[in-house]
Amino acid sequence: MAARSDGNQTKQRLLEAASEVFAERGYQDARVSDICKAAQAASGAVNYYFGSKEKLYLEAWEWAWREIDRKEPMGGVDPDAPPEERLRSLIKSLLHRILVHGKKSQAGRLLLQEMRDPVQAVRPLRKRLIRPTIQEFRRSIEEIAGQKLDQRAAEHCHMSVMHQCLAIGFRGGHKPPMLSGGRRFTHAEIEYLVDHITAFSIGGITAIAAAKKGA
Amino acid sequence: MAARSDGNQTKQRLLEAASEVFAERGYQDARVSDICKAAQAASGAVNYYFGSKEKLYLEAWEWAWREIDRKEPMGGVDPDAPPEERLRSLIKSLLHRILVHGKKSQAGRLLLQEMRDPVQAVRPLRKRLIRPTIQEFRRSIEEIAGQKLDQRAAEHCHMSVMHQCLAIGFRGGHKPPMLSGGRRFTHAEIEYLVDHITAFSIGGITAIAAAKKGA
Amino acid sequence: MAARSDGNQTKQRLLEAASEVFAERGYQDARVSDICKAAQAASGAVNYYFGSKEKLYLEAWEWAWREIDRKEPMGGVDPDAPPEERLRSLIKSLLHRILVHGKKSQAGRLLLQEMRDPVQAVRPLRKRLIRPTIQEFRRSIEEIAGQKLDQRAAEHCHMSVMHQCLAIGFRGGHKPPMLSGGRRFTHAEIEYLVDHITAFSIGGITAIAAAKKGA
Amino acid sequence: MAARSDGNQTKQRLLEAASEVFAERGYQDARVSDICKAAQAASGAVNYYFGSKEKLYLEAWEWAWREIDRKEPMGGVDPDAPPEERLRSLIKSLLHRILVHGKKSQAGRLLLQEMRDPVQAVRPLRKRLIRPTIQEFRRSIEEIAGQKLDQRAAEHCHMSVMHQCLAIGFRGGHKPPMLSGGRRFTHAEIEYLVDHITAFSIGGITAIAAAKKGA
DNA sequence: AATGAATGAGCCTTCATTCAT
DNA sequence: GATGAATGAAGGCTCATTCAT
Repeated sequence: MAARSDGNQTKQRLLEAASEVFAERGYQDARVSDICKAAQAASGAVNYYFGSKEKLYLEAWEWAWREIDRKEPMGGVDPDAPPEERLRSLIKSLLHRILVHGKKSQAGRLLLQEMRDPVQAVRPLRKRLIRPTIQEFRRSIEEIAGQKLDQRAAEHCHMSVMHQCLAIGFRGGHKPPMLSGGRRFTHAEIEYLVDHITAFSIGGITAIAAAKKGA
Repeated sequence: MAARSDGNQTKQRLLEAASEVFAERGYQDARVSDICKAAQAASGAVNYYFGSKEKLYLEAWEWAWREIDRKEPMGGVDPDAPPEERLRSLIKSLLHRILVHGKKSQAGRLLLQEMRDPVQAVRPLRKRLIRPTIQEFRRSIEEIAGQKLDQRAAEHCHMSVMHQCLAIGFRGGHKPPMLSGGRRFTHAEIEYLVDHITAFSIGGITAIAAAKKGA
Repeated sequence: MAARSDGNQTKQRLLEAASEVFAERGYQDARVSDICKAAQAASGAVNYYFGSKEKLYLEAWEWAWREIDRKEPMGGVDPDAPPEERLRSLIKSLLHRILVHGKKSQAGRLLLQEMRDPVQAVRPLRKRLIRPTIQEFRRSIEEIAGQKLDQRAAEHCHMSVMHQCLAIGFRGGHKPPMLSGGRRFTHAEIEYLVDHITAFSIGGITAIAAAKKGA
Repeated sequence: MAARSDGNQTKQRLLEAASEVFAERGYQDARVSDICKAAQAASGAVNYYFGSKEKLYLEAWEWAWREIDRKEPMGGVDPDAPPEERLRSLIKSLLHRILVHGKKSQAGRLLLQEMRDPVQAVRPLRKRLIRPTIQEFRRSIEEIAGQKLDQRAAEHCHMSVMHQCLAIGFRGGHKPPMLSGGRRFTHAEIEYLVDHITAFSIGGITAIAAAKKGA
């Protein structure tokens, strides 16, 4: 396996710098010049290697997700574990991807930024990358509900769980924050959030399932 | 119909156009020139009447909330009704403010945009305008839980409820949409969402309360 | 003598306000809106009464000089007094017109502003208004020199005297100042300046005259 | 001759064009677009290279003074020459810097513009650049007076000398001119001015000194 | 192959002037 | 006659993109 050529090294540095800058500031607020500076590359490098800011964004997305999925796959528990435990694990992974700062959270923060400020072109890519995670969530939710949920109800339960996680990101410091002041979360706080959202969601799913049964 | 000099008509048109454009695109992406065009005003009109884009934003915020609070106050149920019913009513109001397109939802959509991309100067105004709503939510949540919740748990339950509502807004078409394709919601769909979030949340709150009791 | 009509009263107030604002800020930096506000007039009043900012400037110039020449004519000493005394008196008048703040110095400050930022259209007017003063200066200078000065030398002596006075205005606070910090001058300081410039100038004139004689 | 990418040629052209335009029109009246046009650069070039109009102004100041001090230092006479001769030399240098048109007078004309319309940010720079010249003037004046002058009198003599020089600049064509029609001065005229101001000033200083002695 | 100097469309803002009333 | 609401040309600044080297 030969070492990458100098050219591709620069391209790689741009990719990493872009992931970080885009994750931190979002697509619009990210400056191409900042990315180049962070990557110690020439100011024309982005266009030379990627064609445009937007195409760089796409590649940064794909790269960041490949990295995180390689290093820290979602969930990571025994597929035979009880669904409540699997759900907790998924929530924990998601919150970590979103709330912890650093390279490990670029993918999650990119996802949040995409909620803030969607770039049309990244949509197909995003859907493809998130689908497995979504399916894991769906499976555990349906098992918790005991199969009693119809398609629509399951979708909405999934939504309720996901949104509890994702919306926290907007309080966590991506851009000047909204309610709680944008502080970054400690691991203890995240742990508490995991417990809370898990318990709340299981309660919610169960209630929905019970109502459907009753209906 | 006079073209000129008939009161501050242009100022009012600017305020309404600004509310809509800011609600639709957010502060950053809103173009002063677009607002002027929508208000059929000259390019310098915003500065002439409001001094700056930011000051216009503040006034648009205040105006939009005054309008909605006048026309469709939040909740609007008997304070002695059971908390579950009051919670449902609050969720319904919030979702309507966020998801229905048109003048009736400018305030809610401005709030969503503020989550996306906060403008520092609007913070005090925003806090003041939302506080009553927040307190209503908290009260109904605590009553549902039966006073068994500590401060922290109550806060997190409140968060879980609010986030289920607010995050939907990001699916609803503010900016090219994220997950469900940015379609606008029908009234029937909103009704379903109200039911779902209410039931899910009551289940969640109850579960959290039960866990606390058991602990 | 009937009281002026309302219209002319407004015109008069505009004239006075314009004199002050132009004297304080100069032509360019003066805002038509500020003048109207100071005169408690409508924003279109300047154009209505005077046609344009520039025409108002011309009328303000003329008015301010008519006022000062009526209230405090230059020099004001016995034409038969010794030329040194007359020169001192002229210098004193000029410095007062330039350095003292208030209505009495609007004409002088307008002159300074005209040095800073000349408006072409005011040139003929300015020349006509200043000519008498210039001639007074010239006469006393030539008498001090004892008629020995040729045309050119007399002109330059006059220039030396005038410039010592006028240039001080630039240190005196019209616009953020240059050297001494733009402080306003006390009467004692002005008195000192009068003495200094008079003595210095008489010395200068005498020296020039002596040189010419020797040549 | 390359059109692009051959060093910071455009930056240098902007600096030179800016020096000339600022010297000719002053800070306020200078248009960034005019500077760019004069430098054959794009409209955004000033911001690209200097960050803002004001920063460009600062750099133009520094550059113009460095240039003139390199090419034609002030005074340039034997420090042991008689003070009258040194004063003459200083006056000559100053007038040349102010009155001669072309690159050699940009620094002096910038100084004049700064008297007309000071830019706060340039003050420290200006003070630093002028101080040596001021001290040279003061030294020769005090020697001519024969040490008999107190601090205050010396200051005022210095002022009288400087103002005779500087105020001429306002007649010399910086902005549509004031008294003498803004004509540009020939070398012969400047020579005459040097002689006149020198003789007049020596006469003035001597007279002041004599008066102090008598007192 | 790679650079970075240079570009220019587009944004917000200012303010003298206009004109319907 | 007089008002003041409304205009619009022009200014400085930002930043993704281009292209000669």
